[in-house]
Amino acid sequence: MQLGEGVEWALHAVVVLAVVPSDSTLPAARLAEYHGVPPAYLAKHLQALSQAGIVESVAGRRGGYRLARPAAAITVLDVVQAVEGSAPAFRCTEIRQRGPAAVASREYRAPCSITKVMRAAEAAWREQLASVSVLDLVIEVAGAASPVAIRKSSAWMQEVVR
Amino acid sequence: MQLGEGVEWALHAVVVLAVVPSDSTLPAARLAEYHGVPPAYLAKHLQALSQAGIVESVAGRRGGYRLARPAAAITVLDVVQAVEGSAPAFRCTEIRQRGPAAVASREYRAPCSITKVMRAAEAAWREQLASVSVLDLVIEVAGAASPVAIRKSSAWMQEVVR
DNA sequence: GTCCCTATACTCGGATAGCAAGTGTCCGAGTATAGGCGG
DNA sequence: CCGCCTATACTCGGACACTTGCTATCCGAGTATAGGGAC
Repeated sequence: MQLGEGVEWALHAVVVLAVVPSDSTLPAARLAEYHGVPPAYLAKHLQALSQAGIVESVAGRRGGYRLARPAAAITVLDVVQAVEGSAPAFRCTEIRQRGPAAVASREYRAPCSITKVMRAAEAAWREQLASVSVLDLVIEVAGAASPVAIRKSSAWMQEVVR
Repeated sequence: MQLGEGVEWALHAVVVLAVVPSDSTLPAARLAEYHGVPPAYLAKHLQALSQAGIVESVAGRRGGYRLARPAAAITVLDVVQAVEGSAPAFRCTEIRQRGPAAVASREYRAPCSITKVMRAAEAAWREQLASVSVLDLVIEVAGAASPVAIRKSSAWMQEVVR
């Protein structure tokens, strides 16, 4: 099992967007530059966030991205599912209904026990991610970062935000 | 994110092996036949289980696979990690240390907050899977299956177990 | 009748192709801006 | 001086190649067995 690299980028991008004034925008190219990642590919993931209603895009000369909702109303799970999809990681193909020991389909009314366990684990995973908002992340990041790093980031943001 | 199909097969296979008498073995081909899956491919995943010490292989004329430990001492997490690997699903590439706002590496002593959240969620996932043993699965499956299905499976097993 | 030897058939194990999804990139459609022009 | 119009430059959005890892398969190495032969 492996999450796409875009998940990491999207989470960092959302944290940065959370500190952008709500009446301004930040172009995808600036976000990519800030994180040192390929601009075109990050744009692809930002599209996913846009379609999920997490960020909103502003077109035109002074366009860019901004959060569509307050940071406190966006969970980490929202971001992860927007990029990675919301399909379960465990795929049950009902192999218990195949092979020589299979019986009529109507006999399998109870859900597959194995699937139940896997689904429960995924639910716990999602619950953890849903318990943390983007605002929580911003507070956490700001608290853990060194003063010099915060100063440098602020200076950069003053530079690019319009 | 998506788990490999082999995880499902391995879990079902382990459940079947759990009801095989401990002095007998079940060849991979029979397991594949029971579940209606490609024999060669299932064998590949059984190798992974073997290397992880979950099942043990017996070579030769009357060889096959059997559990290497009591079913109660094997967790679902053991099986999943044996097949899928134990690497974290979320990959942190430390992109916070890149780009124009980066500072000296020694300033990033605190772990990445985003990574912490993702790791915590994965820990919850693993905890759930570790709380269920293969024996639990067997009991659950046996309790949920219809009587006719159990009879048919037992008959098949009497046939193939040697 | 018993023991040993050999040939056999069956098992696992790793090395080998094919394919789908993630990765990475590009160019076109659309829009707010900025400057110039006319009134 | 003010308002309008047009050209521009910049933005997002979706369509297009490429690489990695999952899917699927095969054949070779090794071993316990079963049968036959010798004692």
